[in-house]
Amino acid sequence: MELRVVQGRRPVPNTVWPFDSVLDRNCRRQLESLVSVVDLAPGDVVAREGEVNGDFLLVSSGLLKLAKRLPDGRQQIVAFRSVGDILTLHRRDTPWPVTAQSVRASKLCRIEWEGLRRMADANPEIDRALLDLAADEITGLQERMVTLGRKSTEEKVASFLLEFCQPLAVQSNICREFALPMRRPEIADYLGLTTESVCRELSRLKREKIVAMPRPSRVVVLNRPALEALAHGETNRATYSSGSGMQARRERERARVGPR
Amino acid sequence: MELRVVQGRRPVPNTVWPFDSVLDRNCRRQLESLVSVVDLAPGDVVAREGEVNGDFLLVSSGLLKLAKRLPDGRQQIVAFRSVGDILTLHRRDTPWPVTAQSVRASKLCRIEWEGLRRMADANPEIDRALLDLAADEITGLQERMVTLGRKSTEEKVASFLLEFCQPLAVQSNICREFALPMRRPEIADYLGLTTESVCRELSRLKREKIVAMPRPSRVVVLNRPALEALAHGETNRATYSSGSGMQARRERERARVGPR
DNA sequence: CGGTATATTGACTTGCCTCAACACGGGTGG
DNA sequence: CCACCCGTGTTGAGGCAAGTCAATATACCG
Repeated sequence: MELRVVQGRRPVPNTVWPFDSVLDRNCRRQLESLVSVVDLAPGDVVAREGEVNGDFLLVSSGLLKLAKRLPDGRQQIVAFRSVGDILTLHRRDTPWPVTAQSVRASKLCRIEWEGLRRMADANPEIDRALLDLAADEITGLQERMVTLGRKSTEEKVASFLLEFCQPLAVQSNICREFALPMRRPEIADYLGLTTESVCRELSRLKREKIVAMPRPSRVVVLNRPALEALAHGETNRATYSSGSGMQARRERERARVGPR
Repeated sequence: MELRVVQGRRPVPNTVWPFDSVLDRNCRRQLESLVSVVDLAPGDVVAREGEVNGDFLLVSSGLLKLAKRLPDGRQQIVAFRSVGDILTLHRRDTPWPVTAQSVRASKLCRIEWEGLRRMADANPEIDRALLDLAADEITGLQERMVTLGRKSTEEKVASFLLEFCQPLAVQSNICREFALPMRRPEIADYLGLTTESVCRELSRLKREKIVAMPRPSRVVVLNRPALEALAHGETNRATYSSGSGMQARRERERARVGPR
């Protein structure tokens, strides 16, 4: 219940900083001296939607979720964050747009914005790196909008599995088996579905031998091409044949203004 | 059908640049010398999802939409862009994540990334301004995710009306009446709905005297509080009374890690 | 003043949600 | 080592919001 803030001396974990590639050894040292480490237990809230808090936070281990709530309790999980991810980017003088909550035991690195700002003024690469991170974030969110707005339950779940298949794939490059670090309700809130719909869809994927799940939190991808076809909305569901259903509206499109 | 690229000399429109506040007169001049103007007719495509094109584009008039498509033609409109907006931010070496298409006659300002990069190296305020813009973009997209993932049709439409009520409100500060610059199918693709659902909801809002629409593209807000209540999901629909329906799942939440 | 594009409405269908029962698993104490 | 319990996940039955298909009305434009 109380807050466990560990002032960071050396134990700054050997996290992969997003700046690692652009900063020299000296700057890294300097940066690390500004860092304090925060320990989080599952369920801990780091920052709440609407509150103003000008720190820069980086995930060093564990898993966090960023969520927005409606007054009646419905929630949308905007993103999950794990090792090496920046918690959020928003204007410093502006309230947090989302609530950040720890899904399981996690560690954060915290830097006061002032300190980071001072360093960035001396090392313009930092701002450039941040800009690239922001760009990636935007691209990712745009991708997710298609999922939320236009995909069916099965397409959403397939997309989800593929999304969380990748990161852990780094170890075994074929990546057939991996762990889901979150529970069913969180998957549902991430995809704009209910827990039950997620379950049903997972069961169907099992039944159709596209994945196997030796236990609820463990996924084995058996037929990746099929999963990808589903995720990208390739309408292979034999349900509707050609022109009807989920209309493939084709628009007149006038010209293409070439590059240059 | 052919592309109309007007090499910009002086006629660079007196657009409000996002950098206006941070650059001195001299730098502005320099920036403007790098700009060329692109004219767009309704339906023109500026850049297509997946294609690589390293220019920096700024809307100087008109209205554009940024959309992503699924292979069967379903599309999600990720954002609309109008005067003063940057078209998109994404890593320069990376393919466009969305297709940008002109909704009606528009003008763009184009700067080659190389030129902008060079200027930004000399004027770090530029990168900082871009970072702020990116942050705003992220915050906006997060807000839209709630709309797409967790709101009902009526809540989506109400949110939409309020969103497009603001920008044009600058003129009359009470902003009761405004024009919708896009058509029904575009509203639908923006909200993850069908044209028909959008229509039906607008009709309902008219019937309940929350808005009036003297003609399809013109909206008069009659009861703003009611519209806001709907938009923010205040569940005033007398449909379900207390605990049931669209469950207000309440989670145990452990601690709040304070600022500092 | 027609004629076409767009918007609206209606009747019907369906995908996803709701409510509720049931299964599983892993920790605990008898 | 087994019986019980509680949290989580899964499955089933039924309802409703939003989608589909199709007809009609309205706006826009020459």
